[in-house]
Amino acid sequence: MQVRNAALASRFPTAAIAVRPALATAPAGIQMALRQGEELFGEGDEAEFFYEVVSGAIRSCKLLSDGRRQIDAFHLRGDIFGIEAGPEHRFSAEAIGDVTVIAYRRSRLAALVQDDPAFRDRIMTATLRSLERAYAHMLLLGRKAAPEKMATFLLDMAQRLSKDDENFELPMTRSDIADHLGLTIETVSRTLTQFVRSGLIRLLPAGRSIGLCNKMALRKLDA
Amino acid sequence: MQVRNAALASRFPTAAIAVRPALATAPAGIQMALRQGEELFGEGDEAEFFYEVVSGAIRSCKLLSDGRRQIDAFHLRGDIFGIEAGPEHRFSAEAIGDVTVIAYRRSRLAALVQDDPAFRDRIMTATLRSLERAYAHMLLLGRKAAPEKMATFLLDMAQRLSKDDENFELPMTRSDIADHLGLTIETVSRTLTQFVRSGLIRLLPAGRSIGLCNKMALRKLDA
DNA sequence: CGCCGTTTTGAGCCTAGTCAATGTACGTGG
DNA sequence: CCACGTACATTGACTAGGCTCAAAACGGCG
Repeated sequence: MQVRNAALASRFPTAAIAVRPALATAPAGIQMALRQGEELFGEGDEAEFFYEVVSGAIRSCKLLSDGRRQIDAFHLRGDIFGIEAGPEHRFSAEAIGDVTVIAYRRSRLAALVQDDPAFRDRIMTATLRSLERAYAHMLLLGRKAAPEKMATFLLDMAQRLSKDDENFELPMTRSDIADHLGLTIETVSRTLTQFVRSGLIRLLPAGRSIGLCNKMALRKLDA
Repeated sequence: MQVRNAALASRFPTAAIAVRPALATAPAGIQMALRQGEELFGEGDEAEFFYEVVSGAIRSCKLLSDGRRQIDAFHLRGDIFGIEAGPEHRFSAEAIGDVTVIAYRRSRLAALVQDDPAFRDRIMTATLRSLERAYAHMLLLGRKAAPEKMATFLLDMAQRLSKDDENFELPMTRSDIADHLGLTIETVSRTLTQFVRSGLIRLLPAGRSIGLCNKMALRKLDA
């Protein structure tokens, strides 16, 4: 933890640029660039900052003692994450590919929320949306079969990271997808292959670029 | 939905009592009594109120089109639930056994949050705790095996509804537990029987009254 | 060109689900 | 008071979806 915080601290002087964030009314934060796989914070770290994604994707995850991993959420452009009720982060956050985020000091949260109604609204809405997403994802994890999980995931990703709602480039590996959906990479791969064979999706060689051919059928699977 | 809201509306004149809630600083809400199984609101209903549990237990759940159910959370005394970012409730809430709740008008939320810092804190903390709980539960749903799920559940329940952290009375049925843990009632029952045989728990006839005999072993299972 | 990480595919197994029957507690009414 | 019905819980036998282990194929990059 010390090592990680030291790394974080040392990154600030060099990479830090005070910025106006996307939302004009929100207060200034510090923009930072992260490389592929870099850890923003770990489970148990002091929750000194919370973050907004500017570009790229962040995964927030939890681990069991034997290494099993659950990715609770993927955070994309505009998403806010890392706000905590207690003093510590309760999950870790890592960059998927290269990422830019804005870091806000947690110590300023209370004051900001007090003084800036627009910022307060944004924080509150972001938190409630996260909870909404979490509840929907619990339904997926607890009650959906593998093909249903994949269909839900693909439709969600299409909506979140595609312009036309049909063609997009996944930022994450099969392993990330598996740990998000409560499956193994083999099942993820097999299910995608099935979808291609049934004409539901196209899969460009490389495996990351996906096109939805039959959204109706995917929605039906989604249940 | 109309029927439900009508029932709600008609309940108010008779059962409504303006109250000071548990937390002195929070503004008054309307106390209501619910019977076993009664629905407080359904998925898609207008989010006119949010709630605080005074006594008893509430389950919040989501359904798939074919009836599969996921119980996202059990809300116990002191818990706040039903706040939404959008105009509609995104899950339904039902009474487990007889329940008393306080209903707060959603339309007053913004003003309350604006004017009452203590109330704002309470709402924010409650929401963040729900999110924390949700993330922990996703790890359970996505990555834990049946005995691990049961162990986690029992330890959590002991902490939340027992005085001595060891003996407690479950308010919910096996079916509720199964739909919360992503299992079937048969697996829940079998796992509990296994725990009894291994001396981890005691199970009073009736099946609802549980005593933890070996919390160490349960924690180890919890992973 | 050859290495490495990622993805795909295959074969066999195991955990939890399904289907079915029995057991138990409780409330109602004869 | 007991017979009955209902809802909930337990137990058993069998099945299947997804996991494990293993190997091959692919793509990007030095």
